[in-house]
Parts: sequence; structure tokens; C-alpha cells
Amino acid sequence: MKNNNRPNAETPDARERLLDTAIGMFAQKGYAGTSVREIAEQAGVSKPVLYYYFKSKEGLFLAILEMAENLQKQLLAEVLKSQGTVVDRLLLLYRRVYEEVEAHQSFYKMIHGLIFGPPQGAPSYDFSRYHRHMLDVIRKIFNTGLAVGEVKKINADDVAYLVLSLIDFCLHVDQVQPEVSDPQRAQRLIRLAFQGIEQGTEN
Amino acid sequence: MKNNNRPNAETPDARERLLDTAIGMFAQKGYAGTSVREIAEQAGVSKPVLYYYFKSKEGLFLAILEMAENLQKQLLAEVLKSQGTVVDRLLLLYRRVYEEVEAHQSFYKMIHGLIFGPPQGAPSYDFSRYHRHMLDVIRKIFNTGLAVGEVKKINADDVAYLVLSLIDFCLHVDQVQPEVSDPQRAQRLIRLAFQGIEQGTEN
DNA sequence: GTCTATACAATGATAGAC
DNA sequence: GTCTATCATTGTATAGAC
Repeated sequence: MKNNNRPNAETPDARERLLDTAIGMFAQKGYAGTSVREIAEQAGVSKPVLYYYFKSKEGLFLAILEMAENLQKQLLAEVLKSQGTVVDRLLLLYRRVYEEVEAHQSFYKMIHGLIFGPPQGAPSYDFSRYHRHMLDVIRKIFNTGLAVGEVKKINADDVAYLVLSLIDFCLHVDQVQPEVSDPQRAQRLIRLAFQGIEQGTEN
Repeated sequence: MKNNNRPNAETPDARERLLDTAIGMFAQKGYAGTSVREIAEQAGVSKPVLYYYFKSKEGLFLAILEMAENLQKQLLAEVLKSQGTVVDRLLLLYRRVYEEVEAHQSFYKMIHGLIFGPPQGAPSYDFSRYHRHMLDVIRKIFNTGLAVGEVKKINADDVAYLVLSLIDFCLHVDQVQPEVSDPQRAQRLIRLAFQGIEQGTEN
């Protein structure tokens, strides 16, 4: 937030290096699997520096989560401003999330692991909020389509869960099985769900 | 496997108690977050007993994973024998997985955490195999439907990913947010994807 | 097979000098 | 702000008696 005496420093200061390093290690080895010694070592500082800036392992952890939620809020607000058909706006949502994930891979991986993985003694935190925010946005986009008769009269909740399922799963595969990853898959699957799989007996 | 001198013992023997306890704790706190001391304590045995049966923490862990894969193989083989329309068979697949998850909640939770969570220093193991097996089965079911013109000519891979996305995500929600859980949701979402969301311009 | 007791490394955290 | 040195605690694992 406040940028002290190094506006354009090439090497980020200790605090930022600690944040970056911690994100990477929490992503890779989880909360319990990562030791403060490793974090400090890899960030090139001593342990007391970590405790100076973040007070504890938990403090460092919570500082990261706060950043994450702000990033998500910003992204979703941007997507909500978009115009177009429901499908197009949902595809935009996916593309923006995908870009963000690509740009901050470790960051996403860490949050992903916390949402889906076990709470390995990490400070308690309501991770489902990330999904709730996503579901809210998808529902809103769908409802505007409902109003103009662009989509069938379906429970908006169901559509939201369906779309979020596809987005999340595809991002997950991209991340843990890069060898079978396919950046276009999520977009194909969303279109697929909109058009249907069965041979159409129009109802 | 081999059942020694207690065919109908009310209290399982030490080995089985250790397995059950470990599954529960790995599910709740992850691999790194669980100590052998806790496992032994909660199972009502001493630490050396754990090492006697499983050689190490990793050994105990791997013994559990072996059980898990056998259970999955058995379930999928059973589903593959089913008859009916593609949708019905996929709904059966979901119902059977759901039943299994309900019957062995901690077991599923542990595997789920390992598939989606970070590898918290746990022994390396290819967890994507669980997804591969599921994808295989869904693809096979879809292809039989393709052969009889029951479904559109779509990439079977895409359909498999789509269906697995829905199943996995719904099971995940049931598990981590029981308050918004809905056992019927996955089945509704699968039907939804087959029927389509858009107002039909038949193509 | 199961226990008590213990070895020994790694962990989160801090005191106090600079 | 950053370091060296250190603490108490907890971790995995084992020796050896029963």
C-alpha cells in the first residue's frame, strides 16, 4: 500500500520478498508443510525479519489472504461492467480469471489448495467466500440474460454452480496436469453446456 | 485381507484402528499437519505399534492409498456393467460415487484433499489416476450413446471433463459447505448440461 | 505384539547486540 | 531493520523389556 523510499527499486524490499516467497512455498507444500526457516532462507533474510514484519507465521499467512481477496474483488467488479450475451460475458469471466491465474500462478495455487485441501493447522478462515463471490457474479450475469429471454427459465443457482464447476475444474487440470492442459477447454465446455449434449427434442 | 484370530471381534484390532484413525486425521489436518503421536494416541495404541505395522508414517499413508484405489476400481467396474441411456448411466455413476462418499466420508475427504491440495511433503504419488479412471468410464458410457445416435457428435473427451467437473464440484460443496449442500444438485446439473441452457435454435 | 523410555532432528518463536 | 545465538516444543523413529 504505502510505498516508502524505493519507488522503482529493482529488488523488492524484504517484506515483499517474504510475501512472494511464502506464497510460492505455501502453494507447493501447504501451510503445515512449510517452515518459517525455509521461507526466510529462500527470501534471503533471517527469521527475525519475518517476525518483525508479520509477527508470526499466521500473520504472514493472513496478510497473503487479504491480498488475494482484494485481487478477486477487483477482477469481478471489472467483469460485471461488461456487456454482451450471457455466454460471451461468462467466457470473458473465465478468460480474465485465466489470465490472472497465469500471471500469479503460485498465488492461485495456494488459494486453490486452501479451498480444496485440508486445513492443515492453518488459521481458520472462510475460504468458501471466494466461491460465493464467483457464484454471485455468474448469477447476476445469467439473470440479465433471463430478463431478455436469451436463456431458458432455469434456476439461476444451478447455472451458477454448473459454470463455476467447469471453470474451477479446468483451472485445476491446467495446474496439476499441465501435460493434458488445454486453455480452450473451459470455453468449449461452457458453450457445450449452453447448447446441450442430447440430440434435441425441443421442449 | 487375512483375518487372523478375531473373525467377529467387536473392537477392530490395532492395525485396523490405526488405519481408521489415520484416515480421519489425514482428512482433517492433512499429511504434514498430522503427527504419528496423535494418530497412535487417538487409536489407543503406542507409537511403536504404529511403526510395527506400517514401518513409517509414509508406509501407513501408502497403505491407505492402496485401499482407496481398490475401492474405486471396484465401484467403476460395477457402474460399467449398467444398462440404459447415457444420462441414466451417468446419473447412476454419480449416485454410486455419492453413496460411497457418504459411507466413507473421511476416506473420501482425505483423497480429495490430496488430489486438490498441495503435496504437503507427502510421499509422491500420482493422484490424477483417480480422475483418469473416472474420465475413462464417462467416455466409454458416452461412446455407447454416440453409437446409437442418442447424443450429439461431440468430442467424448469434452463430455467426460464436463461431467466429471460437475460430479467433483458438487461432492466438494457437499463436503466443505454442508449448509448449502444439496444431494440432488449434481443430478440436476448433469441433466441441465444434456438439455442445454440457451433458448434452442436447433442446429 | 505391545509397552516404556528415549534419541535426535526440526520446528515456531524470541532476546539482545548492532 | 537486520543480524547471531538460543529456547522450549514437537516431530519421526528406535532400543529393549515384557
